[in-house]
Amino acid sequence: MRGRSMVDWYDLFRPEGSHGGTLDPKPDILGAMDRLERAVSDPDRGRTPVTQRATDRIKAMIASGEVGPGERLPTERDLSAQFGVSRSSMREAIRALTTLGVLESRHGAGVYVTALRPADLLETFSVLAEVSQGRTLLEVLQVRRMLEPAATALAAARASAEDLDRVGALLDRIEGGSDTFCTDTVAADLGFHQAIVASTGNATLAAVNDGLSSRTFNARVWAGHREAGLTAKLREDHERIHEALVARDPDAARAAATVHVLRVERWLSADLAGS
Amino acid sequence: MRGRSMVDWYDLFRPEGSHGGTLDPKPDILGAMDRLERAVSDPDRGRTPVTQRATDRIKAMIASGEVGPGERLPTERDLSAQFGVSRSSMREAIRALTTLGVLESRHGAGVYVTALRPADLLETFSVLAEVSQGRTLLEVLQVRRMLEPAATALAAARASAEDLDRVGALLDRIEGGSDTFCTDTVAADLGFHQAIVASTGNATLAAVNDGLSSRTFNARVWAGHREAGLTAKLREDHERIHEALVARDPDAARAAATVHVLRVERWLSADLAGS
DNA sequence: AGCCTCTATTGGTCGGACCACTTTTGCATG
DNA sequence: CATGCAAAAGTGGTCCGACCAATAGAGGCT
Repeated sequence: MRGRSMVDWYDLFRPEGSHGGTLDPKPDILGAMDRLERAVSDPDRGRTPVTQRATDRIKAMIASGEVGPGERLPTERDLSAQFGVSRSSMREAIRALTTLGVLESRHGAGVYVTALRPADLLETFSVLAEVSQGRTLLEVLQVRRMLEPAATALAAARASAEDLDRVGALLDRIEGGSDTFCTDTVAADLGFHQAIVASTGNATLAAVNDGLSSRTFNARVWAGHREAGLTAKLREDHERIHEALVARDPDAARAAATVHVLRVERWLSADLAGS
Repeated sequence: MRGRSMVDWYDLFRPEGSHGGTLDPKPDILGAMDRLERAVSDPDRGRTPVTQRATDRIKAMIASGEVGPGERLPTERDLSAQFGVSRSSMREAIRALTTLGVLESRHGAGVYVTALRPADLLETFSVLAEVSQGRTLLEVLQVRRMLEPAATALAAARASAEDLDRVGALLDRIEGGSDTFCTDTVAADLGFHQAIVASTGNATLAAVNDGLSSRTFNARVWAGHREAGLTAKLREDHERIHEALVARDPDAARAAATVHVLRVERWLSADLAGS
């Protein structure tokens, strides 16, 4: 828990920390005021980087509803003038919020607020699963062992007919016993699990689970099992999960998902120990 | 799943997509080569924004082990020269990676790679819980209902004596039946659950769970229960959880945690329906 | 040796210029 | 009048060069 995080949204809901409240005068003179305040000796003001102040201002604009999801922000040039910062700093602020999935800038068109859906905000999440190695990868799998069974059980209860069709179609794309390496299998495998979790109707759950899944890791799993001639086992797992879903049997679904994640976890454990 | 995400770490492990592989010649002439390539008509090259190319280069440096966790990168000026981009673009690239928790720049000292621990990478995660409202907040709680019971059960089995002491100390700081509003209670409540999850020894789990918790939301929960005179119920929940932990009883811990999360979830449901 | 100042290094900010893409305008055409 | 295309205005993307501010290290002082 480092201090002063870039994502300190708490501030949005607190009444302007320390320095006397400049409660939104006319937008026109905001820039001038900021410049003025910078001129006079204000140690507290100069403390926080200009760029961060800019991000905070934008976040405040969103939190206050001044700009809603999907709406367009003022021009970079306008914003920088309004906030009394240079366009470079303004751009860095926008870049930060873009990276967080809060903003989205379209070349020549303008800067827009995203839909602010869980999937938007959690896109950065996937970094973890991607860079993780060894021990951390095991930890990630352990978290998935907690989530996937519960999610699969929920899906068994909630999935619509179309959801099940989609899952079934992806299951067919996952190879059975063939020994030719196929990128499509990895994608289908990933899509299979994502489709299941998505059919719970909980977008947040889906986004979190997606973040914990990684293409490269899945590829490793398939490669490892292929080498050991165990790809059939993986297919059995998937079929068992699918059957439970079609039967709308939450308990069976939970069990099948647990078995699957555990298999992968055990394999990774052994694989890490071996190398 | 938007195209071309800023966090497309997959590329790190693929053999340089399209344009003929420039497999790391002398670092000295890299900049010159980039400038040259930009000069000639290369439509494919100009497609991807310069800034993104810069972030990719840095990520590649980390993935290849050229710079490890905690180590210092070359100066912004050196990097920009080396990559053949302006310092402004270089700074935006660094800003993006800083936001993701991959880099950390210290004024006057240099830019460093973080420890790349789960907590570093998931700091951005908290945005979700903070901006979420209504339906999404319920979804977040639903995910916590899957994680916390499992985590608490795991903690009952794994927590060290020091862990339990810490949890107990935080429990004492959570108020009982007093009706005076106390910020400390919210902080202690948050810390209580975080300490439990942390004592599972799974840093990834802890980081994910932390990301799903929000100070402002917890404050709302306490305020709501105080209004209804139900703060004693919350305290009972916490005591029950603590007892299960000291008794090292995973099943009891799981049940107690489930009861607690469910209580909060039901309250939120009612609260949302009322407003 | 220990402390302090002073300086070189390095990130932070600024302003302005130009390029690339998008949208809108408005004219010419059918 | 409707349509289509070309010019122009608007906007993000990139670059440059300068200066400010914080840090770290060199060197001198006590």
